[in-house]
Amino acid sequence: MNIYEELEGRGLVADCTDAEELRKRLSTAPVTLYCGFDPTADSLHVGNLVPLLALRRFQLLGHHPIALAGGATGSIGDPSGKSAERQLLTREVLAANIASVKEQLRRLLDFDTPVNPARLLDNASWTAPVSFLDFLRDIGKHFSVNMMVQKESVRARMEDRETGISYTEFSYMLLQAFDFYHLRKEFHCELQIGGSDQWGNITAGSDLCRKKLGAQVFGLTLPLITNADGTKFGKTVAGAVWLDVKRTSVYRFYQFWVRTDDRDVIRYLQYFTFLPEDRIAELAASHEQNPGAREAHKALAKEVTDLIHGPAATLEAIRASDILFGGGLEGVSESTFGDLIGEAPSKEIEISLLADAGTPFVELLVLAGLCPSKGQARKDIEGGGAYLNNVRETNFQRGVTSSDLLFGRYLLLRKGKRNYVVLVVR
RNA sequence: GGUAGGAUACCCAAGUGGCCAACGGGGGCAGACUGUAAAUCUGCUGGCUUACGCCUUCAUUGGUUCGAAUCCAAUUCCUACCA
Repeated sequence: MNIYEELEGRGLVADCTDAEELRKRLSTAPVTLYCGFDPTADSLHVGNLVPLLALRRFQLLGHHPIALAGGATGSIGDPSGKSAERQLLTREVLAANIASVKEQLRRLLDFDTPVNPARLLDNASWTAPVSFLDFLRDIGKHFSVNMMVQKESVRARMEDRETGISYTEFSYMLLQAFDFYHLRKEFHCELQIGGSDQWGNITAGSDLCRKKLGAQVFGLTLPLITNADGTKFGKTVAGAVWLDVKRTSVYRFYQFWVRTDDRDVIRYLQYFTFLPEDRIAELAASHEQNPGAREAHKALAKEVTDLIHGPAATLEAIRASDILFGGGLEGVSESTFGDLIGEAPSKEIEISLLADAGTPFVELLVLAGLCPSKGQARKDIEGGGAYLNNVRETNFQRGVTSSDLLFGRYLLLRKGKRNYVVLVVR
């Protein structure tokens, strides 16, 4: 299958500099393409997933992907889609971020296949050596400020007189254009992909390639993922959903996908998984028929978690989810329950807390971090929203003692429908 | 630089001497209904208190007053119009 049709079929084409030509080009021979990721944090998050997976889709169909870690661009700050000037990252932070982001990129692309191995580059390697004067003379000369000012990313900030845009961020576009030019020249890279907010930067690059090299290159943008309820994709109250387990545990990651809005789930299967079209159609049908079973959600969660964290970790997350959401705790063996530890949120407590009259239930909820304050915990309990070992407990003074322990070691606290914490006695 | 107006809880926003921990909306949390979804309805949404209350809070600092988010002064920041 042609990669373009593949992307289009999944609804992954937002815009293209020349769809007809690109389609033709892609069907003749493999191309080299790139996508940049700026190391603004020490981990990528689910919002980066669409372009990242797109690179992989290209690779699977025989093309040559380049993942670009933006050591140079990341040090400047992309104004696209940002309503305010951003704090510059220090060199140390940036270096650390690049190192860990590289690791994450490495896991999703195949760098070892002999035919079309992926490459990982850092644009600092070719940007840093260029002097400011040379850059202005060689690159800057090809850009008209008049044009730059009209790009959406810049214009939005110029119109907002309060925040404005610094010269630094204004120049971002040139750096990214320089990347494309460099990659075309050195690696014969003919295509840049990116989120739809990258459109301006991408076209700046393709223009530069044409002007300086007389080369035709392509730009392709992927859609901005939107939630059906109008909220931002990939954000929870707790913040972004990260690919790094240290920031978002596998369990939470898995849960994030399981809780996808029904209206979004089929689209997300197309966006975020490699499941073939007919399999997705199957899932759509079964979802239609019996949405309560949430087959599509589970498939989505499993696929994406597999991809990011590997099958072993995924299985554990699924097992933990099954224990917590599968019905009562009856019949759950000690070893099965023990699987929850470290998977579902858990916390150690001192056994002395449970001696004698024990510790009031309210305090345990606060201790576990399920409630922000005792007052709130009390309201939650009185409102019937708190559970001890999956049994609703409405007496907030209720002392929790060692006789409540499951298997002599655990307490399962729950607030609401889906917030669990396992307490483990030391 | 001049003039006018503004700063209230997570966000928006009412309140212009006591009835204000502060209307309303959004968001969030919880409950009912369900399916770990959506929609709808209900409750909660500063902290402490086994609820009688107590403490902290309306940009900052001082003042007037029995009593201030509300009045006065200074300060900081913002907005609009004029230069």
